[in-house]
Amino acid sequence: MSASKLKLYWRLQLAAHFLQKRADRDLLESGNVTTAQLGVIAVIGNGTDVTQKDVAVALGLNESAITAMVRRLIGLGYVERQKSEHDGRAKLLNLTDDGHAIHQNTRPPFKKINNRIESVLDDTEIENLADYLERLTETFR
Amino acid sequence: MSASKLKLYWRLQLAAHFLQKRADRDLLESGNVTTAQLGVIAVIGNGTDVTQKDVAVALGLNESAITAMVRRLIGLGYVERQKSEHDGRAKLLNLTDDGHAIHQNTRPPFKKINNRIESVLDDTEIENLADYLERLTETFR
DNA sequence: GGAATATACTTTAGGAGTGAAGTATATTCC
DNA sequence: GGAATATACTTCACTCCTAAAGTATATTCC
Repeated sequence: MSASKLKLYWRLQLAAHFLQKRADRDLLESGNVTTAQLGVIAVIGNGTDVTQKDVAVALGLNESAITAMVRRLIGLGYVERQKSEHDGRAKLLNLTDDGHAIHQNTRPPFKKINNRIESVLDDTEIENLADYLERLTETFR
Repeated sequence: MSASKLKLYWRLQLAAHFLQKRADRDLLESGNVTTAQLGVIAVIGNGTDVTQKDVAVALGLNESAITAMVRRLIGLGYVERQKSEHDGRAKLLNLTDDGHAIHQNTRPPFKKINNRIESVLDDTEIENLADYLERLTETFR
């Protein structure tokens, strides 16, 4: 009852959309990268021997989306790809120097976003929200 | 601090993405329509003299997105478009009979989604979540 | 060891969004 | 009333995602 009355699905989509729009604008201003690209860069940068499959699972995306994404990131010069020696099907992903720079350097735009979040939600509320979202993600994963 | 430590931005995007994926699959199974299309249909069906601009504002989208969306909905036979008499620039949108049927009929798939939400969040938590999302949307709109 | 199955990736066709630039109609302001 | 500005929509080039079908390499199971 409650979830439908409050149109929770639509509220979630709307909030996510507005945040993404703002973050993408901020990011494209201060560097040639989008939030989606940054997500992939973070997964590669924070792991070792990361395959495309790994990225797909971490971000909840189709493998075909990663194929296209990696192609763009290679074109931008942020990522390199090489065949795995252990598994002839898999392709290992690594950041280039430029990719590492992006990975380290793109805190400021997100700081703005986070400040804005913290201006409308206090610490407890942020913790609650993170918890709720985590539970939703687990259920629908 | 808190928002960035908890990676709130990414959690929000991930949860929204998984819910959308599930809802789209459910919807396409039980009828030839997507969640995005249903959003537009709802805005048109719940209002009077609705223009494309109205839809764009309601859903937080670019007007160019609505141009393409409406073209698809007309192709599917769910929406009609006519020039406004008061304003030669504007175009008024209306649902066809099929469109109305969709608008009324597509509760069951969403019921499944909502049941699932209610299986991991109790009433108070759902109310809190709706409130948090509302505040985020207001700030980033 | 070889057939059947599973996995990692690619390709294709299409839906859904962005921002920038363009067209046509309204509105505002002397 | 006419020039300047604003608004509603479209077009274009692009990113980003899905699902389905295809290729190539691993793995499993007799």
